[in-house]
Amino acid sequence: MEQTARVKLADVAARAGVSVATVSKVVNGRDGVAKETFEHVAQVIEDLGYMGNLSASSLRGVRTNVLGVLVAEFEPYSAELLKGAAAAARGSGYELLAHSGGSTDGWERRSIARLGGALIDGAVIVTPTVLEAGSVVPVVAIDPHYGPNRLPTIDADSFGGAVAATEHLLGLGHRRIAFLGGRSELDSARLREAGYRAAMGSAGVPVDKALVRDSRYDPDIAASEVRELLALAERPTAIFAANDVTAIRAMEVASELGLDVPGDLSVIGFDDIPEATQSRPSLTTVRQPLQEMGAAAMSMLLDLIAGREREPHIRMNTDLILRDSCAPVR
Amino acid sequence: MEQTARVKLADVAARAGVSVATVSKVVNGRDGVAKETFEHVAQVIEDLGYMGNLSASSLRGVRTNVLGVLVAEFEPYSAELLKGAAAAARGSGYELLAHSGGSTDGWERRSIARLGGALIDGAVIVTPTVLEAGSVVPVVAIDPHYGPNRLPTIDADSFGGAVAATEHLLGLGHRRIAFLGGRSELDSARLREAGYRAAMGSAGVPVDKALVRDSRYDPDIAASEVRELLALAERPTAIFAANDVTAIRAMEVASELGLDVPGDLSVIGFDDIPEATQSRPSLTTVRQPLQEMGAAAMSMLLDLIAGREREPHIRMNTDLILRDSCAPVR
DNA sequence: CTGTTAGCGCTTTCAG
DNA sequence: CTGAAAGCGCTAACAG
Repeated sequence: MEQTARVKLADVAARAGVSVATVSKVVNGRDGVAKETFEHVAQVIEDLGYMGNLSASSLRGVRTNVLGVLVAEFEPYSAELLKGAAAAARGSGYELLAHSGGSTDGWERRSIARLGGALIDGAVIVTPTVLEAGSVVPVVAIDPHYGPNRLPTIDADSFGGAVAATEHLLGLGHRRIAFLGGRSELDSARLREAGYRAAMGSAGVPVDKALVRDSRYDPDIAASEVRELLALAERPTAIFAANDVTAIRAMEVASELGLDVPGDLSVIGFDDIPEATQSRPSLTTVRQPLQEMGAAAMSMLLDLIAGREREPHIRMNTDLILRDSCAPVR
Repeated sequence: MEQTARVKLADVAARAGVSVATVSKVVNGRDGVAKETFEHVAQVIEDLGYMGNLSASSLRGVRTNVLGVLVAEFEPYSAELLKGAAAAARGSGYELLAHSGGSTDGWERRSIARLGGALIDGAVIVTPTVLEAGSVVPVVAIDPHYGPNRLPTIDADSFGGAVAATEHLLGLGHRRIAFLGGRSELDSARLREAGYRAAMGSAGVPVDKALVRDSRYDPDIAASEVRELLALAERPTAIFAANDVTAIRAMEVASELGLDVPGDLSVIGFDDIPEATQSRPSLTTVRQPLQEMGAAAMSMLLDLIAGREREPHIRMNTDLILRDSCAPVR
């Protein structure tokens, strides 16, 4: 059970009877090494099981052949994006490093700074809000906040999706429809609220201020907001939540309160994460093609790095997916 | 669109009029710095938006407060584990770095070597086959190959699950039940085959060698094996696949061949990845509690790092989840 | 073709 | 309390 010491370049050099520089050249396939030496060193590398140290070589400032996927947390939404990004990276010759910086403010800057100038050659960043163009490495953003300096971006049609969701509820006869908003720093979240308001407006249904809440996409905040909503004298008959995690949490709260979903309360979400099919009842939601979005972002990043020109913004369509969490108002 | 140069320790030092050593102490909260200096430097750090460079500090050989989750690929199975691991790490003060080393042989050694001695303080490794205890940092394995030097391990009851799956098919009247195996280097894969054989044996149904195939958990290999199986003169009426991805692929192949699932062919999988509920028909499968397994592994790793004693092996239960991909033989 | 050398950004003795 | 200096493992000039 010996602590296997890491074998380093110097160990290989010593064993092979050459200098570290030569070993480095062999490792990196640089030329300027005699065929014989090359083969001998390669053999020693094999024997010793030498593997480069990422930190060291990245510090020296060379390409690492590693791409980053930077997220605040590994939750269902980002996990789907990650699957898609990984699929797109497969066969590209790049390894993937996914980093969760924690949900503290400014995690995206922190992540990119800590990994950027060194560890990774480029990154896909999920829902960044404080990041501007001009960072150290090429970056593609998924569902960011739009600043004046837009990053290359992938997002989905949040407005259209929200309109569709709201119209669906309206079509079921609902009038007291609550909106459980997301993080207002994100354009997508604002567009979902805008879509909700637009659809309500078109239907001539006034929006009751008391029914518009904010969850910051946090299930716990969502739970307490929903508890308040459902305690209202005139409580909503439907809730449109700006993402699935909070929608699912809303259904749980309703159940705890003895309300039947969808009998007493219809709930509709946004995203279509895998959990939406597994909840009880299964969640009617607006689908974003998350895996495809992740793949599109990665492929855009690959193009950027290779210097290929690309349309800097791709917007994906959203679809209303009908499941079991909505019913006609009664 | 200026390329924002990375601000480094030296920049802060220059701006604050102190030495890099002092800044380093402030950054790391070491003491031996006058309160006034500390505050001044802290202010400059804030102003400049300084963020440490992971590579550099890790290279110097200190704790990074980063934990790794090492996988071959980010596919549905590992993504679920990752979600669970992330949930368990939340609030622990550690950041997470998930690395996909690519499916080349020995990826786990490569990953651990490249990140291990430096970037990360510990790791959860998913389905490692060549890794032994005694690596540079604490490691917990999920579903590994058991060697004599067992790593601390999380796995699920593959044998029991396989027995349940096979008995289910037997109970539906199937006799020609094919087994689509996984990677035989993994104990779990071998145990699934053993469970299949045991259940067949108990039922007195001989196992036809032609019906036992190997997919290495690769959907493409699975597809071609299934095509062969279904071309057999006496083709199987049911397939038990050792994981869900290959089971889903098997259903697709059957459809392409004009066979109805479950009418003409019953299919049962293993894992219960989210995709199992989304396939058509939805997949009957043996559920492993993947997110819980990821969480258990992470919590074990945290304990290991903190020096807390732990049972070195946790085995989770599996459950048969009935969906729509199996029917009585006709 | 091969080896020597100078750092990459950071932390940590060890003097001042 | 503060700073100068040594090095972590590696790569890239530059000499030999």
